[in-house]
Amino acid sequence: MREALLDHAEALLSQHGFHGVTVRQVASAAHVDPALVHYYFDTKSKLFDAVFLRRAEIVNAERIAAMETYRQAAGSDIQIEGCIEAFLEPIVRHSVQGDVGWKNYFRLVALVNSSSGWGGETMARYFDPVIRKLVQLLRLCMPQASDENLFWCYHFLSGALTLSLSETGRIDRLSEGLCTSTDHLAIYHRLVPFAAAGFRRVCLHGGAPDNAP
Amino acid sequence: MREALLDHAEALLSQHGFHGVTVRQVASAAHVDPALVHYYFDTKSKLFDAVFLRRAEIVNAERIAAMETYRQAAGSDIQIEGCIEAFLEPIVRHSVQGDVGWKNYFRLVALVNSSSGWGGETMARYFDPVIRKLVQLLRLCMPQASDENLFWCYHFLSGALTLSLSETGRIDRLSEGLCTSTDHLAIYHRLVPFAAAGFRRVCLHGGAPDNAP
DNA sequence: GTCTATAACTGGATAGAC
DNA sequence: GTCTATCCAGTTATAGAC
Repeated sequence: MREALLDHAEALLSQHGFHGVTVRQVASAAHVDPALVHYYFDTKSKLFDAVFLRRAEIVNAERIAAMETYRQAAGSDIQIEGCIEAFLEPIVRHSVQGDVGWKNYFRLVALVNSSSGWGGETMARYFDPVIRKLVQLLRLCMPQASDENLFWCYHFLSGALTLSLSETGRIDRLSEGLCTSTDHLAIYHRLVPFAAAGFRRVCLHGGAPDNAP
Repeated sequence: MREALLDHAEALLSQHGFHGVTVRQVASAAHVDPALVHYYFDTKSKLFDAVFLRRAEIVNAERIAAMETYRQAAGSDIQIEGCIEAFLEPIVRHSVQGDVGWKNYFRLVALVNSSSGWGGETMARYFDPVIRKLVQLLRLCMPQASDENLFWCYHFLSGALTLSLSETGRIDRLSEGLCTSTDHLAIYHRLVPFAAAGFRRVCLHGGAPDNAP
């Protein structure tokens, strides 16, 4: 029952945000009484935290493991592409497997990530350790890079990723059906080289074009 | 009065989203009666639309003009960097001038852009013409590029841009003060080369690394 | 654990005085 | 144009029966 409530809360919150969903709606979606929500989670706010935490722990562990595995496999030949792949792979895998729960969760993360009020703090609380690990790994293949450039480039990657995960249907309309918001494999195969090229350009060549004289 | 209401609504909506702000809060912030909000804008929903539309018209016209100017100045030597610069310049200019109204507005746009429910439709309604113009311009310097790749790369640029505009304070914390969310000039000087390199890699080299054999 | 009932409050919206 | 007063639907949350 607790899990079912989390599932429905996750789906609704990811579409309408914290203030756009009522406890009654969550209860109704799970076909239970609203009072049960308070029984299990006390307050609406704690329900939100529970939703956010549940999958964060799982995906964070997977990402840490994927990056560690790559670091050891690559030895001294660490590539930017490999770091970003390891960072993204667990997310994409869950999405591509078609698990609707995971898709809802990633939409929620995307929404929180661009909420200026409490978004920054919430994201930091749950995800900063993983990101520090990525930056640390990227420093290994770009020892010349300044921390400032590394953090900004990560920031751009984060924005590109979270917009993709939010599946707003925007690109579908824009491309008149040529691209599909939910096609996370298409995203993965383009975002890795896109971001890697961006990192390389900004962090290694100081912003000068690759084809500069 | 109408303008004052729009200003306060803009500030509040950009921080808490549509459902996180009440008509009463907007009225209170502007030191007027709640009934006045309904007098001027009829419904809360129409107030939101008015906020969104007000600056969209201005910035869209500026972006169209900037891209047209660049196209004519560049002649047959159109560069990816130049296209992206023209696309971003009006936004960055308003932000850098320190106008708090514009900053609030861009935060609101960022929030809407990653709202899965109505976000996609709302953004499309207001901003698609400008984006089509950018893609059209980019096609001129990358005639080999597939539309699919062009749209996906724009999508990544859009995500990186809107996360930056949302000023969540996330990068400040992450970088321990080295980078500042509100430093839109730092963003501009890095996002242009970052995105240009990404476009070049994905659209021209099909995802293969620049340093590939 | 689950539900009924209800408290205590806040939301958007409107009618009508001035 | 602006404010008072108010309607009423909907909100979180709780006390207590079963």
